[in-house]
Amino acid sequence: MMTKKMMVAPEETRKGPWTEQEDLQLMCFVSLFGERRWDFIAKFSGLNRTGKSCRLRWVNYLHPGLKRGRMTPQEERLVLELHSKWGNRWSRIARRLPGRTDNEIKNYWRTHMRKKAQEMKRALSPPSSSSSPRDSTSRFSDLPDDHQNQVIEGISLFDDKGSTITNGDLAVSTGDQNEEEIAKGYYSMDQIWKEIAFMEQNVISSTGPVYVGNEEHKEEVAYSFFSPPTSMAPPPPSSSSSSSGNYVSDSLWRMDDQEDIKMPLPTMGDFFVSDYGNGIEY
DNA sequence: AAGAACACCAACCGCCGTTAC
DNA sequence: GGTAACGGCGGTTGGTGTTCT
Repeated sequence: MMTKKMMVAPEETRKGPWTEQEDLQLMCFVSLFGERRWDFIAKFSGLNRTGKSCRLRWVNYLHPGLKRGRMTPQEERLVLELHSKWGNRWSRIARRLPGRTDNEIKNYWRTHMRKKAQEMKRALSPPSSSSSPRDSTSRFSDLPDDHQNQVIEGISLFDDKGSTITNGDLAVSTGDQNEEEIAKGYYSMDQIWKEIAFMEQNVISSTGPVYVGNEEHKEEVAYSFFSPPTSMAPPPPSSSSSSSGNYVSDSLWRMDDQEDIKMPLPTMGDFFVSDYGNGIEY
């Protein structure tokens, strides 16, 4: 039997970068038919693209509500907070950052956490060791990617596969394997967290508390990356896009579940004042 | 000036959940 | 209830621009 997973796209289906013409065509058809029925749009528009490809292009690039440019410090902080809470639930995190896509946040996370991990490696690595022919940097970079994710990017309290380290099992997550790593000279996540907390406390004049090794520390440590949140009040009741000319689709940044609603977070009004100011929907 | 390394980001892939039939 | 189609999500890759050596 032919299952959907065995099915392949027709050979003539276009791949790769989108042309301006294709963008225009897609925008036109989305405006006509809405952000649904992507397969239909793909076929009907004459674009030799899959529905998935069309959707992705729209969501990640063409959507009028998208923000461009670097993440603001507030956004960075929010990403950090939310990632510490939800792990690699990028789309969910993205809903908390109007104008940002899951792809963008994912990319940001990978890039910046890697950078952070590298900075940390440098900070943590002893000046030089005569006992070892290689420095700590090469130790890390010699690890396979997956392994690096666990050892380095685990600073998020999640491995890069998205496994959440839940209540009290930080030590379990770092587990046997990490003991082995430590024995080999790798750093445990616990150590990494301690070092990050220490560095952040020294480098950034943070007043946030830093705890390591229990459930509380997940968020507390997250705050310690940057200055602590100044406001944890619920969003202002009037933060609506209705008065704005900006078009922000409900489907992209709506709240998706009760947990979202319950979660206390800094007001988004704090974040998007200038370039996205009025286009916020909750 | 040239090559290497790094950073960024768009796009694809595979899996999974939901929906329609 | 079973199956196929579709849409969404997270992981990964590859191209390109920028910075470093």
